[in-house]
Amino acid sequence: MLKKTKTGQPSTAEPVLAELAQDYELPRVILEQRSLAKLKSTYTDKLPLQVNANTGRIHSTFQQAVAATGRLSSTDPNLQNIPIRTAEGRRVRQAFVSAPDMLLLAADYSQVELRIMAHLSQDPGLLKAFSSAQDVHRATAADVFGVALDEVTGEQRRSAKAINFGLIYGMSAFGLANQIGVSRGEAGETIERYFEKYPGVRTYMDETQALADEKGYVETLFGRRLYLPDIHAGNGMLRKAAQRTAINAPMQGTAADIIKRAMIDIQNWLNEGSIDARMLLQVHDELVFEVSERDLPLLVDGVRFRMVSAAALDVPLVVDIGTGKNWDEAH
DNA sequence: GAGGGGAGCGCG
DNA sequence: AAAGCGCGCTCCCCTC
Repeated sequence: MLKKTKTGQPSTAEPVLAELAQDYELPRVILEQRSLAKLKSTYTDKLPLQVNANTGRIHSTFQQAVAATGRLSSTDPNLQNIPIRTAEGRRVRQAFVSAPDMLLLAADYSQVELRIMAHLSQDPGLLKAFSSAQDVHRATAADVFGVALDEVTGEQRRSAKAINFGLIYGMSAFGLANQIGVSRGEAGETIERYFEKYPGVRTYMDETQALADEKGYVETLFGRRLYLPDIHAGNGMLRKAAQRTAINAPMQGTAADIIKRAMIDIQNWLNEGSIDARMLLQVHDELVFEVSERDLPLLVDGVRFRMVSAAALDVPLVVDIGTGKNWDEAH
């Protein structure tokens, strides 16, 4: 079946061509050309032109009042979408390097939105999955498919991961089926088993919807609101989109609140002046620093402590830290 | 030549 | 008919 865009043209979007590429040469070549053209036009050609003549560095601008959920956004250039997922793309990331005798440090929150869902829903099974497992997707798979942690197959883990992410976004059985390549019926059954295992999550979703319906807004753990004017729309498509936003915004927004609190705490600490380090970037669940080799151990400990202490949830906050001479190495 | 919208795609 | 949240940038086409 030929996929169409909303204006009626046949879609040549990446997922459509990726499927066609399994059987045909041409879509494969088109996708390869597109991805390389994207890297060249957006990053390789442009970033060198943005280097400031005085500092020799690229200076992005962070917008604080743009994203509806309370995230920051980055422009001129956007440094929150530097490639990382492919080997070719990572070569762009490798071009971001520290000064001589300095290192880059990247500190990432691990699964922060899912941890927030566990806290907000207070579901006992999900809380336990986080307190007991290194790998929450594996733990979810063991629960949903009724097997031991070390018996989880790769496919079961992939399915569980798709569910965990899908829930955060308000995904339907149809969306999950597309994502993991099973029938809509099978996807529906998998979701059903999930909610049997984690009933508190379903209750939380239902209560969030009801609250959005009643008050016309949802809010983060810290009380910042997102109003949803379309929550009562007559147009079902608009209404359903608003309902998905109602599900997602408290989790994405709470994550944004938490990292902002951490950033303020860390900057106040750095301002004391005892550590040779600077906070350079924020990428939603990640902070990037430049630090002298001498002060690296101090920065690792201080950043991790302040990030995990930025909110007291009923699951631990976990931060992964990497370092290197370039931004790719630091991951 | 400027500005807007659609399509597509980079990231979390 | 659509079906998964939040962004910003490039290319292309169109209008003024």
